[in-house]
Amino acid sequence: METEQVGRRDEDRDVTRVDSLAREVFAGIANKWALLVINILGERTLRFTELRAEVEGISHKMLTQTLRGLERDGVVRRTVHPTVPPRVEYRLTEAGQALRGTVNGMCAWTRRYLDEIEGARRRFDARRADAAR
Amino acid sequence: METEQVGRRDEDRDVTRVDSLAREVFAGIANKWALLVINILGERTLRFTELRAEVEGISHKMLTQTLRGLERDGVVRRTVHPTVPPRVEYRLTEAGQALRGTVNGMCAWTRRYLDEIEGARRRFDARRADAAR
DNA sequence: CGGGATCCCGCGCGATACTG
DNA sequence: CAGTATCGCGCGGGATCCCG
Repeated sequence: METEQVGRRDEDRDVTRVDSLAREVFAGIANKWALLVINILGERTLRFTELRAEVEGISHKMLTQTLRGLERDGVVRRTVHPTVPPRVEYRLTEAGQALRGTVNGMCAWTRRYLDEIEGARRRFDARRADAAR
Repeated sequence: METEQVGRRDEDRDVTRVDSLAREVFAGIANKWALLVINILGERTLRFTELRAEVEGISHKMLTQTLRGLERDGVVRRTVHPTVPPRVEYRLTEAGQALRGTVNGMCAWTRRYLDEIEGARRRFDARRADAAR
């Protein structure tokens, strides 16, 4: 899992290039809130408020917004139980599940390199600090 | 590669939770410009201007900013050739290489589900449109 | 409880100009 | 060519209020 060799294929470029829909979709998930939400919903189905508690620091508005986006793209399924008070549950769709690996990869990477990164930052900041002297 | 089963481990939560450094780092790469740049530099080493041409739509300022961030976190290595005019090359570090798999995963996912997503969007928008009636 | 709508502030980001 | 700095505006996003 560590250093998997990846053969780039030409079509990979489509995402980064002209295809505007692909770019839009990519941008929609390549954002921290979306990824964090996917990461959490990967574990289990959650209600809005529960989810909000899990994703530390997200505002009410950003969560709804993120969820709408993911729902619209068919990554998340929203289920409303018509009770009172209402009970709304969010879970990953099939497509959403397919993203778990990727998202987990990013989390794993962060953990794996955290110390190195901390060091890299210190060195970088130090260099700049005395360059600014 | 498609639907890799991933066992969640408890530590995965660290990234999404209290550890502020991890969160910061995660947020740094979980953004579309950073991921696009990593994706492109995964292919080959590039100069600033070349890179700018590859990442369609990125502004001069955003590119520098993104590159500084990645350099600071030790994801990208910046090499200055003291010629005139200056030649500056960017390439992935070891840590950066380790991200390629993940980033490619996101690209692959986008391609793989693009049609489904397009359909999901149409249905979603249609539902809202007549709900708004 | 879930989530729309509105208001408004702050800063993200683009444009432009200047240095080495 | 690569990069920093400055300015200015536009909109992202938080706070708040209301509704089913």
